[in-house]
Amino acid sequence: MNIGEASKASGVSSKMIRYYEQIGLIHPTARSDNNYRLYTQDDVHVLRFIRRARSLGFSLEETQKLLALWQDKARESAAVKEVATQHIADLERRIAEMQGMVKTLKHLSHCCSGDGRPDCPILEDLAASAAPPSSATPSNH
Amino acid sequence: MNIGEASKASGVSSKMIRYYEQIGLIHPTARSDNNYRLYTQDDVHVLRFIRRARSLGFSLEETQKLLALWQDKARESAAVKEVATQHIADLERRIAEMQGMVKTLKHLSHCCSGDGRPDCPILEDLAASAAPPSSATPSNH
DNA sequence: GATAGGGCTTCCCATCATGGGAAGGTCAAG
DNA sequence: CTTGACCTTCCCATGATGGGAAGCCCTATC
Repeated sequence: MNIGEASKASGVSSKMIRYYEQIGLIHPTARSDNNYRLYTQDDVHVLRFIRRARSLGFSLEETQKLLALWQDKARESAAVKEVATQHIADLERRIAEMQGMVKTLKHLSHCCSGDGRPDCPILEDLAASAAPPSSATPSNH
Repeated sequence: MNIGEASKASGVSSKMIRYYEQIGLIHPTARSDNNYRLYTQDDVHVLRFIRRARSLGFSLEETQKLLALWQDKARESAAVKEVATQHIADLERRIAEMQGMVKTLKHLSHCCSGDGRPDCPILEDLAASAAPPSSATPSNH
């Protein structure tokens, strides 16, 4: 089948399929006489695998590892679990970071009247930001 | 003060300060005879404001709005709250998305023995991915 | 006065994953 | 034979940031 069909069958856009080939995530496929890429059902399975991995937030690099493990019949499941575990930790770190933002923002937002007056604790917080990262010494006059 | 000093005082890298100027987030500053950018304490305050907004996850575009509101003494706090509220919603959406990933991954990971055997429910899940986005009809045998 | 080092300038490139679009070849249906 | 839907490659854009080169400027040291 051609790339468009493979795209529909896998849920991966044609653009991305070509890109994945370019960066070596998938192998270059055979080409027809007119230079069209040709895909098999197996190729579609690989593309679906990639799509599912992406939907779980794995990077293309991680996806490549998982793909290699999937195709290695002698893999140790520990290796897969390791990739997953690290990804979970990464997600949880990012979630915590964003939750911290939400907490602060909700507090500030709660304190903001949100009416026609200009006074706004949100802006006050942004404007405050007393010290840069971690260097005190407010020196100038 | 020169850009390096402003960078230290604000916690924003020199690279970023120049970039913010380039995209119009901050106004071009005066230059010294030798063409060095010159910053005042007010400029540093603006940079800190930006840094704080960024640390709360606001995009540069949102930051620009907030900056404009901050500098508009006749602003209505409702406008600020609106920006914040939308950002909170966006963060919560992304958090929920990632939490969904974590939930799935933890389940799969929990079911994976993580030893020397090749059997792995994580890979099985990735390989399954029965249907593309929303088109059924598994036709080819 | 010459030189070394550090700061400044601009300009280009890379990231990560994705989409948009142009220019041109190919094919099937009408 | 034309039309339209494919396909090809190539370039550009996103958002925010960093890296680095080439070259100018200033200061301190020899």
